[in-house]
Amino acid sequence: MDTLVPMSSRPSPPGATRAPRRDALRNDVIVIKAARAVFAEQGPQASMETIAARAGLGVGTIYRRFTGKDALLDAIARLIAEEMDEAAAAALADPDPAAGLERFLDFVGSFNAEERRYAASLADRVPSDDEVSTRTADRIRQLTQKAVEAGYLARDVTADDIKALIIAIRAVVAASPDGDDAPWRRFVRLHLTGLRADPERARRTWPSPPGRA
Amino acid sequence: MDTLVPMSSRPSPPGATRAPRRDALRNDVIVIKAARAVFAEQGPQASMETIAARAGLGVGTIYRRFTGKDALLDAIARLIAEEMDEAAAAALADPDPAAGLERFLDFVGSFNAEERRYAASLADRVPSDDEVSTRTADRIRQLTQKAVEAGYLARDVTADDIKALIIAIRAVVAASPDGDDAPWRRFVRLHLTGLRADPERARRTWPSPPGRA
DNA sequence: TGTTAAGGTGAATTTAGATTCCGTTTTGAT
DNA sequence: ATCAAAACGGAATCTAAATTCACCTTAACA
Repeated sequence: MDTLVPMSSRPSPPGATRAPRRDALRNDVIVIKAARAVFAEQGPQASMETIAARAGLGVGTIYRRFTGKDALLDAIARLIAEEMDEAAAAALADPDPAAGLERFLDFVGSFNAEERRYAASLADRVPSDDEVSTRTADRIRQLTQKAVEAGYLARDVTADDIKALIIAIRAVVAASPDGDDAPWRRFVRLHLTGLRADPERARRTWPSPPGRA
Repeated sequence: MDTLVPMSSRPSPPGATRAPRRDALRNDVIVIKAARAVFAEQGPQASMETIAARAGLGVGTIYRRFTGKDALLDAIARLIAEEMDEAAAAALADPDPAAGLERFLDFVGSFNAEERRYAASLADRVPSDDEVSTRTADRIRQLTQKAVEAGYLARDVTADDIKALIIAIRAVVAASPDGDDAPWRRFVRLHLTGLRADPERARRTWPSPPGRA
């Protein structure tokens, strides 16, 4: 039997490995992008069908790549954690600790503005003892420390205070009307005043705008 | 025909109205209490079966009284809005605006500690133009104004700032480990420092505790 | 260009819950 | 004590999504 099989149809050798298909790789990204978009506008309860439709793919395709909806959310959470970490790194690289910290908090606000509808459902998806989480936590710690040493933040302010602020920003963003960033910006400014080593000066340096909703 | 029917079985008169059954009234309360307890420990996705079991009733009973799960959540939301309003009223009654405000924020924190698992899902269930909402909003406005006039809060602080703080407290509470109130208390203290008319004094008056997680 | 397996599809199947429904139990009133 | 209305109970039903899978396409490789 074997000898009759033409050369060209000979099965590939046992350990042979074929390069992953171009489209498969592409879809990996397409799915996540579509999922983020859909979750952003419908919240985490958006259906897989909807996501598939948005991606221009069949539901089955999503399931080939991700165990299920849960895994999909996990993947997005990790991606976001990564972006967050990069922002922290960038902030840390700023020679001026005060500017770095402010820049970072600014990122947190703008960033969450996009994911506001489902940001909450992403919490806890990346375990706090995960590599990225640890890394980011450490960056925040350094960022805080530098800001304290530079005399920008009060002596007793710790990384936990900044973490709490990040959580708070997220909530304030989520509660504000869609494109309006004034509320959370003011919130950050006021809170930061409370964290400053020289709150009085903070108030003078950064007077509040008059009219707000 | 009619004359043969015994006196005792004569149907009650047309417009007759019977006193509502004792148990029905009682269950009304039992259901909500059970629902709050279950939602508190499992979050808003807890099943109706679970709630019914906790209440010691059949699911059908819940449906007799509430249109559905949604209506149940709405009822709880309204109840909570009411409690919140009472707290605001009490705070407003305090002769010392500063103490009143602090007392109110304290209530917000402690209160949300219980509902932390599903507090988020309650948002928007009571429309902001609803009677209670309006009333509470007005109380917060007065509370803020008094605190400003008393020289406790900075001139430009408005009711919106306090509302944002309330939202933030909710989030910080939700993110903290279960029975630990230190994180949100410190958060409130720090934010309040930023809102104070005399932040420097706030810092001196209210020194931060050393060791925290 | 042919062969093959990776990858894609989406209808069909499961599943978890919400909601309904009707026989049974209580309660208020005579 | 008796009756009918009002409530209850909880199995049966419905529903919306998630997930699977048998079959079809397409890209990689010779």
